[in-house]
This record gives sequence, structure tokens and C-alpha cells, in this order.
Amino acid sequence: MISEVAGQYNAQELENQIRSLWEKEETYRKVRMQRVGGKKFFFVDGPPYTTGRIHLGTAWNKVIKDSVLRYKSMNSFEVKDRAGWDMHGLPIEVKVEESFGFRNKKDIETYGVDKFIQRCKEFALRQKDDMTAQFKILGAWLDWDDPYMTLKNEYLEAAWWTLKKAHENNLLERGLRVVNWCPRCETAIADSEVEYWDETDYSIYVKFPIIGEENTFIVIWTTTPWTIPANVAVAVNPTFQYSKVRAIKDGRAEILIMASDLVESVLKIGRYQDYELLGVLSAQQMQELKYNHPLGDMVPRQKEIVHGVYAADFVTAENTGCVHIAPGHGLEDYELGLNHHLEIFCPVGEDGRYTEEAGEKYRGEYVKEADGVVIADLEEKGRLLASGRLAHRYGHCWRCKTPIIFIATSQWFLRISDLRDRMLDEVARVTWYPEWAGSARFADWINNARDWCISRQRYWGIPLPIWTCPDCKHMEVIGTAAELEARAGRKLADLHRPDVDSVLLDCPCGGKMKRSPDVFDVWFDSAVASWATLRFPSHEKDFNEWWPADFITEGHDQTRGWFYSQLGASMVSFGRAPYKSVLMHGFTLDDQGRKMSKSIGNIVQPEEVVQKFGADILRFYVLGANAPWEDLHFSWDAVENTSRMLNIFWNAYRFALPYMVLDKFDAKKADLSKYEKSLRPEDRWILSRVNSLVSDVTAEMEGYQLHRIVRSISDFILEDLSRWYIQLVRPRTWIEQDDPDKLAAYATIYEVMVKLCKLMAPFTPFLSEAIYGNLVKGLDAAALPSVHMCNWPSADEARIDKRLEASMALVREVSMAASNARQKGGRKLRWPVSEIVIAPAKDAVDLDNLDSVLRGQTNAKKITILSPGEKPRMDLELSPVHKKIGPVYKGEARAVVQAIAAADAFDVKKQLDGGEATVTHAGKDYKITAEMVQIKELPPENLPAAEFSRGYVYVDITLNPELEAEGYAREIIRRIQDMRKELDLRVEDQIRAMVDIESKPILDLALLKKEHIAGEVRAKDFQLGLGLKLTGRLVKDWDIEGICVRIGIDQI
RNA sequence: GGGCCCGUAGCUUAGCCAGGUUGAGCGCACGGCUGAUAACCGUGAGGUCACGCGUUCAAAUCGCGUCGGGCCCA
Repeated sequence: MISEVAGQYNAQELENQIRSLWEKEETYRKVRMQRVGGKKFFFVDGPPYTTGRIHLGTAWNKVIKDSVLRYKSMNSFEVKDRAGWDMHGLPIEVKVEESFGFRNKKDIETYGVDKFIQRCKEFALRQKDDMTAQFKILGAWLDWDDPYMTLKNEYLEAAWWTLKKAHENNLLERGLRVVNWCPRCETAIADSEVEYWDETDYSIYVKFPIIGEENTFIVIWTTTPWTIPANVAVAVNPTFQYSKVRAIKDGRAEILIMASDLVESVLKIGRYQDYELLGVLSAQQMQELKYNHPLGDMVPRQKEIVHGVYAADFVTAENTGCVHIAPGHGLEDYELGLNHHLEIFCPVGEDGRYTEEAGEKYRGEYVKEADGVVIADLEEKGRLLASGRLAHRYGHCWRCKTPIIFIATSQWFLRISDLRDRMLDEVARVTWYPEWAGSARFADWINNARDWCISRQRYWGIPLPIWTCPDCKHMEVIGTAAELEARAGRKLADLHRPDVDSVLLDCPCGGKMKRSPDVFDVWFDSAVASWATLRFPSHEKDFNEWWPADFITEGHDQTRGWFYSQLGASMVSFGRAPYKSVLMHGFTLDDQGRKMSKSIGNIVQPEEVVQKFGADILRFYVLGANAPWEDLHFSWDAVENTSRMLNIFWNAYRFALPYMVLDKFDAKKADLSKYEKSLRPEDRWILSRVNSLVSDVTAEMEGYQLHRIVRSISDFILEDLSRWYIQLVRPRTWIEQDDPDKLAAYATIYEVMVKLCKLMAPFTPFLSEAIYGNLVKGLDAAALPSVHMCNWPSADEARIDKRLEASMALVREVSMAASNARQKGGRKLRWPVSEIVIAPAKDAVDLDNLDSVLRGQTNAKKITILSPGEKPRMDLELSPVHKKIGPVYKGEARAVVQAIAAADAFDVKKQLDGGEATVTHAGKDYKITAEMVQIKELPPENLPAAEFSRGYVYVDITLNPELEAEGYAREIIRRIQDMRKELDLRVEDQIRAMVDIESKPILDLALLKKEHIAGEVRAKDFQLGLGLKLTGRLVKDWDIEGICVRIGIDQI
């Protein structure tokens, strides 16, 4: 049986019940099992990093994923949905280091790498469990029991296999490169791991002495004085013109060379008082110059280096137009150095301190702290032209926030830049939502793609499976654990460091190969997720059946992150994109569009929203707040609004339940087909609407227009279902017998609710499950055990009647206009009116057969529809036109004016239509012409009007005894109903009621409706009179339109 | 400095792809309804559609530029 539902929508309580139901019944497993063998839908979960806490953005992310997967499952797809966890890398290392107070790698080595790895692993696993619980609360149905974890051996193998494949494809190489380097973590970091913010640094202008020209200098500018010891060249722009000037400062002259356009500004900064142009140099001539290093006698190596000038496009017309080149400390510098076979001089070690090569004075100095020393030395040697401070964007290690430096080190690279064009082809083959995410944003990123530095000099990561022979330099990449174990002749329980470090392999040369001590860049971990999640390479069958992924969805920051890393890893191993479609979603910002951050204190935790409102409400809110690819401005008000909306849905759902229960309604025996003939137009209308909704939502889902779906559903619930259909259907539910009219209403409501609840299931899974449990499972023990096992509803085209929908829309408009007009005329809706007149302006209005609906909703006895342009009879007001009357009547003018005032306006107008009119004053007739009066049309006081889209609606509020009797009856009914409520009576309870009305005329009116009143309030015993002695459990005095009415009621 | 997205009422937003009277919700003011009721409904005030220029009979919508916000890059 269907049950009644007590009380308001309590999301938390409902969700707890559904959660335990799902757990008890293993609903998730059943749902996935049910679709096995269906068309495959391979989803890959972008693995959140195991930080321990989910935030609003990750919640939104999982809600989108879950909604899409539930939708696909309802559409008979077998979905692959392993949840994923990103568990390696510096962030966790740093956390563990912090917990022990470690400062550098030496501390870790002292503590023991094996124990350190163990701590990292425990930390990651604990965080994973915490976050799993948080995701489950949201109703996110992924495979949480068997997630893919980047720390598992099977996952490590997927990374190994991929690297081996890249090696076979000749895309792996070791090389000296300038990399972003964190001197604290002592590791290379990826471009994507660099965080930029403003930092105040030195800004210095340095003079490099030209060889063979006395007192002549080329001027460069830099913000990193510590790189000066590594300078080997100067770059100039081949299109610029350079000037040689004789500059005067404090009576001393020197000859300076710099870009012609920048002379003035540089000399100003250098506080030169005067200068004279000696000549111009072309970029070509500039390249003939040689100079001495300004600190040549302090950095021994610099004495042996020849310093020249080279052309480079990247030189801009800023500062001096001459760029300091240190190939060991800059990316462009490095490339320029390679092109011109310059020495890649890098006198800085992995700890960020100068090495032996930097010379006696600088050795051991931390470079960022050496800036001041270098400046002082330049000053002392007279090579400093100017020195100041400058705030500019500078990169930092994203974990420990240490400013990064660039140093040339030997690293492993994937030669991604070679694949740029092929990657762009692949991107064009992927379907992007929105389209520009791929064609514009991602393509732009790929166009700038550089080789991928995949090695990190750390501990907690996937070890590089690269073994090299120290003797003959032979190198091999191992692809699987089995391969390694076969070669090593022993088992390895865990493929992490340090165990794997101890494995030595035989080299063909007879020597022993050692593992390259690095671990993978953590971005490489998640990059292989699409096949690692299928347990490839050990399970090839699944890979062949599922790969590549049908769908992934992540935030727009993942353009450079996971969208890219996956593409890169897939290109080097499989030569194609690992996904077929990508939905790029936005960021969660606060209600003012600011980033959520601890310092502003505007962070909203998803669980806070769940606790205050519920998971379904959070879900429906984030899905509906805006388009998925736009940033979400979180607003508590909007969440509350969503909550209110779902509450109305809940009320709509539960409103009919008591009657259905009372009548033992059984949809199985009494479905719509039995009542086809008894359906009212409004029933057919709501059925049309719900089927239109199904078709709209299905269409929008194809383009992942999730916000439009939520909007359509909300509109349907509020406008069509709650504000309209339920209002229309209410009186029918009170009919007591087995009237087909009532049963047709039940069947309609039932059909609509069940369809709607399935339609909402992917988005509000808890609420839908609860409603389905009652309405469907409550009636049919054999029904599918969960709404999430039902098929996605299909739109019943035969029920869609667009003309009827349009007519009803018109009826609603007229009805609203009528209530507007009533308000103007001061007539409450409770009081019936005799007539409502619809006066269309242009096009004729046809209500189809919805006349009775309109009458009911407007509480009107009659609806009159005028022809276009026609108006109801207006009051007319005559005003005399003195200018015209005066000249004709002269002395009698005053009498004429009075005659006009006294005349009947309608009569005058009628006469004037035929020519002249006659008006009378003091027994004398006067003839007047049309120009002597102005006739104004006024809506009569008893006919207030309001505008609607196609004209005006007039409401005739004139009262007569019959209408008044009805009005008073409704007033009395409402009060008795109110009192029934106060006594907490059930709908079907009978009462005894006595009503004492102090006014005889009103009593007489009420008596006309005595039977009606008694019926409406279910009073078996009903007395209506004057001076009655009131008894009953509840007696109350009421004021109805200024009359005292005393009512007493009693339950029988 | 470059790429992409966004800017509509006090707030949150729809409409923009496909040009044709800017539409909602919250909040505010007033009124109504009452067996969905710790709910609900109506009316009203409130918009130079960020700004400027262009295309067009017609621009919130298309194009260019400026300003502001977000993400990414340099």
C-alpha cells in the first residue's frame, strides 16, 4: 500500500534512511549488475589528490559525474566507474616532513627512506578513507570499494609499461635542461607545479666592459643578480637599433651601449646628468662586440669564457634592450646557448647554493641571499649602473612556497614537443563541452607545449623503471613487475623505493645496471589513469573492450593538468587521445566571484551545506546554479531557494497521499488507461507537460546542459504542478464516492509523479528513491527495487499536445490578470463574481475547452470573450468645451454647461453619433454639436481591468444575493475548516457544528447555502441561526466582513 | 604581455550559439489564499543588458576596442 507521509520535507532524515537502505540492500551493486552486458560507457574518474578534505569544487565535480553516470545507467549503459585517488608526490611528502620537523632531504635519509615511504603511504590511505566517506554523503555512486589508487603495484606497473612504450617509440630521453627547481625540496618541478605571485626583487642595471674599447660598456638589466656569475653572453633584438652614448655623471664620463629607444629612460634611472650621442650600431654590428665578465676575477671559470653578443627574437624593447644570458639559469638562455654552442655554465648546486665553480667568495652561499653580495661586488668594481627594487610575478614551489630557481640539471624527458601537431589532430577528434574548451583553450595550451620533464629527485612516487650501466651506459626500461622479478631473480612485495633501488640487473657488458634514482613527476601518475583503471597491462581484455574513455569531466584548471597529462601519456604510448568526450566545468567562487580562501575566510564546506540543507539540495543547487563550464558563485540564499523548491515538490507529492490511502487507490489496477474517457482537459494538459518535460530534459542531457535541466524541472514543479495543476485538482480529491472524475485525477497525479521522480533520479537520487519506494514499491512488491534501476522515462508523444499547452498558458495569464483586477476592485477571490470579460486587442482568443478551468480558478460564474478590438460597456464622462460653446451661446453658455453636466452621457453620445444632441436645463432645450463636448471613456467602478499579453481582462464585481450567499458560505466554511485543523481532525472525521450569526440579513443569505456548508465541512449535525446557545469542544468568535459570527464544533 | 571564459535589477541569475518588446528567484513594500498550512499565491517598485565604436531596417545577442573579474600561460 502507498503510505501517507507525515510532516515537512526533512532531507537529512530522508537521506539517512535511504543511505542505510542502499547499504542494506546493496543497491549500488544491484544497479551496476543489472546493466552488465549493456552498451559500454567508460568513465574515468579524475583522481582527487588525497588531501583529506573535499571542498565545494570537488563536491560539484563528483555530483556532475554521479548525475551523468546515473543517467547513463538508466539508459541501459553498462558503466565503468572506478573511483580514483592520486596519492603520491610532494604534497604528502611535505606533510609528513612537517609532522617530523624535517628541513631537507638529509633529514629524510637519516630517518630512513623505508620508514618515510611507509609514513607517506599510511597518510595517503587514511586521507583517502576520510574523503571517501565525504563523497558518499553526497550520494556519489562510484566504485568506492575497489578504487584505483596510484600507490598500488598494479598502478605502478601501468606507469612503467607506459614509459617503456615511450622508450620503444624513441620518445624518452635524458638531457641537460634548465628546469624549474625547488631548492628546498631539491627536485625539479613541472611547469604546472609552479605558482606565481608578486615578489619584490632587486632590479639592477649592469655595465659589461667592451674589449678593445676604453671606458665602454654594454648595459644589461636583470632581477636576479645571483645569476650574474653565470653570465656568458648578451642577447640583442635583430630588428632594433642600438646607440653608443657618452654619458656624464658627477663630472665623469663613460661610454654606454643600449637600444636607441631606451637611452633616455636608462640614463634617467642611472641619474646621469647629460649625454651625447656618439653613433648608432645595428644589431649586426652589436654582434661583433666582445666583453669581459664584470666579476671575472672572482669566478675563475669566467676568465676562460669568451663573452659575445647574439641576436634573439625574445628580446623586447624594455629596460636596456640588451639581455643578460646565463644558459645555466634560464630557459631561453639555455636554448640560445645550445644554438650558439655556448658553455652551459651553472655554478649552483641542487641545494640552491653556489658550488666550487662560483669561486672562493661565493661558494656555499644560498643564491637568493647572495643577491646583495653580488650587487655590492658590482658596485665596488664600478660595474653597477643602477639598483632598485621591483615587484613582479615570480614562481614558487606549489607545495613549500619556496621561490624557485632555474638551474641546468640532467633529467628524463618525454619528447612531447615532437607530437604537437598530432596532439592537435587528436584534440579536434574529441567532443568538447563546451566546444571552445578544446578548440580554443586546450589547443592554445598544446601549441605552447614543451618537452615533459618526468623525473623528480624525491622519494614518495612511482620509481622510474630505468636501469643504466655505470660502465657502458647501456640503458633499459622495465615494463612490468614480472619482467623485473624475472630479471632480478627475486620477488618484490612493493615496487616503491627503497626496495626497488636495491635491484641490480645484469648488463650485456658484464657490469651491473642500477636504477636511475628518480621518481616520476606525480602528473605522470594520473596521466595513465585511463588504462591503469582497467588494470592494464595485466588485464588486456578489459582494455580492448573499454578503452578509450567515453567521458571525463574536470575543472578548467585541468586543461594544463589532467586533460593534458593524459593526452601526453597516451600519445607517447598509444598515439591517440585516451578520451572521446570531455566536459570542462568551472571553479567554485564565493558569492562575489572571489576565490574561496582561508585568508578571506569565505570557504564553504560541502558538508556544512549538507548538514544545513541536505545532499539532494546541494546537488540540485550546484547543478542548476549556472552552466557547468562557468564559475559557480556560491550563494546561501540560492541554496535556500533550492531547498524551498524541493520542499514544494515534496508537498506536491504528499498532498494527494491521504486521499489515495483513504480510497485504497491502487495504480496497478487503476492506471491511466482505465480513465482515458474521464480525463479532464487539465489532466491531459499536465500529462502533455510532463511528457514535454521528459523530451526537453533528454535533449538537454545530450549536451550536458545540466543547468537547463534543473531549470526545466524546477519550472515544471513550481509553475505547472504546484501552482496550477494541484490547485485545479484539489476539489476533486474531496469527492467521497468512487467517482471516475476523482480516480482519473489520482491516476494522472500518479503517472506524473512517477515519471517526474524517475526524471529527477540522476540529480536528486535520495528524494527520488524515497518517492519511488512509496509510490511504486509500496504498491507492487515485484517492482524493481530501486528507482535507479528503472529505465529513463521516454516521452509519450501521443500525450504531447502543444496546442493545449498554449491554451492553458493563456488561461493562466487571464487568470492572473483577473486576480490583479480583483485586487484593484477590492474583491477577494473567495467571493464569486458574475462575469469575467476577456477583451483581446488584435487576435481572437480561443480557450479551447478550458472554459471551466478558467471559471474555477477565477471564481467566476461566466466567461465572456469579446471579438478583437471590442470593449465592454464603459462609463462615459462628458466635459464641456467652453471654447466652442461660448461663441455660439454667449450669455446662455453657463446654462448649456449645466445642461451638459446633467445629461445622460450615453444618451448624448448616441445622439451625437447621429449628428446633434439636445440637452436640457431649467426646462429649456439646447442643441449641441460633437465639438462642444469631450467624451471620455472610463472603466466602470464595478468593472476593474488588468492587462495581459493579448489585451485586457475585466472583472464584474457587482454583487447580488446569490453571489453574496456563496461568499458568506465560503467565509464560514473556511473558519470551520480552520477549527477542524485546530482540533487536529482527520480528513474523514465527521463533526457537529453550530453557527450563530448576529445579523439577520446575513443569516438569511447563509441559510440559502446551509446544505452546501454542511457538506463541505463534513458536519452530520449542522445548525445555523441567530441567538443559538453554542456548545462544543471548540467555540470561537469570528469577524466576517464586520459581522460577528460565533462557531462551535465537536467531533462525532 | 598572450590565450580562453565571464560582466544583465541591491543580490543570484535566464536569454547570447541561430539578432526582432530583457524574463525569473531572493530581498523590499502592499494585498490575497487556507484540508500541501512552521506552507503557498498575486501585485508593485527596482535594468543606460560594464563602457565605446561598428555591422544591420533592427544589437543584451554579431564584430572591433576599452575597463573589471576568473582560469591558464609568459
